[in-house]
Amino acid sequence: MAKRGYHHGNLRQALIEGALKLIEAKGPTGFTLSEAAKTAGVTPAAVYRHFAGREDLIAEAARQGFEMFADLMQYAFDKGQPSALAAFEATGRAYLAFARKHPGHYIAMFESGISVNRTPELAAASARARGVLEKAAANLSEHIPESKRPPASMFSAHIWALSHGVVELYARNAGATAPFSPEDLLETGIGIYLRGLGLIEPDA
Amino acid sequence: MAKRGYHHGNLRQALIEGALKLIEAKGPTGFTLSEAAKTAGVTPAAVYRHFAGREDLIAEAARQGFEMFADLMQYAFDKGQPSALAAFEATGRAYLAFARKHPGHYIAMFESGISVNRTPELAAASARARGVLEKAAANLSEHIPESKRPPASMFSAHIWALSHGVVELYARNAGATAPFSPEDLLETGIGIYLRGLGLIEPDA
DNA sequence: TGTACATCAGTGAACGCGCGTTCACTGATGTAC
DNA sequence: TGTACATCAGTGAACGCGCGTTCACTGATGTAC
Repeated sequence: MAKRGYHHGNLRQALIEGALKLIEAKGPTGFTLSEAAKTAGVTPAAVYRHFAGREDLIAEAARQGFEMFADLMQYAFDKGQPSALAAFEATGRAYLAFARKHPGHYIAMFESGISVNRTPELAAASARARGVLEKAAANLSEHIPESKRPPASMFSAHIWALSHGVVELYARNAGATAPFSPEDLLETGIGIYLRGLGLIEPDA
Repeated sequence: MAKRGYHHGNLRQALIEGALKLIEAKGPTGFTLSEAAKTAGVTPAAVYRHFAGREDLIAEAARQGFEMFADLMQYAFDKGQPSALAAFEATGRAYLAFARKHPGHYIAMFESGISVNRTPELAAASARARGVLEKAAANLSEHIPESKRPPASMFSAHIWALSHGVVELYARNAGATAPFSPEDLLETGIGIYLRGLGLIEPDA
């Protein structure tokens, strides 16, 4: 058993987890503070002992999401070392895996309408995640002749955009109309992109 | 002056346009039927003369969005002919232009949580848009040796995902943290991708 | 160990609000003669 | 052209609902002596 606080014990985290479940189940709109409180077996008013209000609760859920996200991608990146290419591809796969495994966090982070600058903590977590991706891109781009090397931040923005687009269009509402799995789509897309940068053999 | 109906005249369309403005201004969550009615200078109850309810109003806005979207992309595609490459690139640019020019429609189409299968009309409009993109991809892929040619639907899914990702991450909240314009980001991304397919000279 | 006290997490009732939706109605518009 | 009638788009009042938030409180937990 985890350590308990005075009464409920870890109500703060229980509220966040309840909120995540609700967001996951009903979308960013479906989340209400009252229902999250109910999920945690507590009166709506109790929420105000731990959060300034509804938005703050979502912001904290998003922050935790960004922390996990950055950790996961950092880990994937490290694991792919010393090959810059392998490290980069692993990071891309980690992206999709995260969106699949933690849909509530993903929605809170990217679809809830929360500004990343709402709190300093959220901004920092988001910046860290961005940093990991950019570092992976910067590493990889050293293999490209300097004259035709795109800026690492552009490079990572391309991959981030492609990944996010695949998640939003093809990984929601399982298998709506796509004949390919999101994983295949992302992997082939990244492969073609990297080939375009001359990082993979043209006829590999 | 446009033709007027009995009382208000074109209340139906006025409601849709009011809804679009609200969605544009306050996000998909910020839209309420009552406020849309107010915008059109009408009682909330009047809405029910024209729509089954709130969701139906959004669905119709999304449908009109898909129609415009498909038209625009079809037009861009035709204009780029007979060069398959030019046609394809124009279609990509049209995507971003649409998202920029009609944010309300874009949000209703992709971010409102409305299922594309909510009404047959909406599903048809969405399918038509998808068809235009796939046709462009199919045309272009004839220039790739058959053995290494990816399926056209995968091809167009990559480009759609990249475009959507750029819109969602970098074209909202004008210039949050990106050092590049969404247009540049999308254009360079598509360029690198097409190079990866061997459709552009490696050192062009 | 036992008692008195302080802390503070969670309660429960209440609030004002705007929502989506319903209903019987009204009165401007269009039509038949 | 003028009158009587039918249509039906929009009204206005009402509804039940769940929301986020506030407040004085209570009572379990932890602490000092």
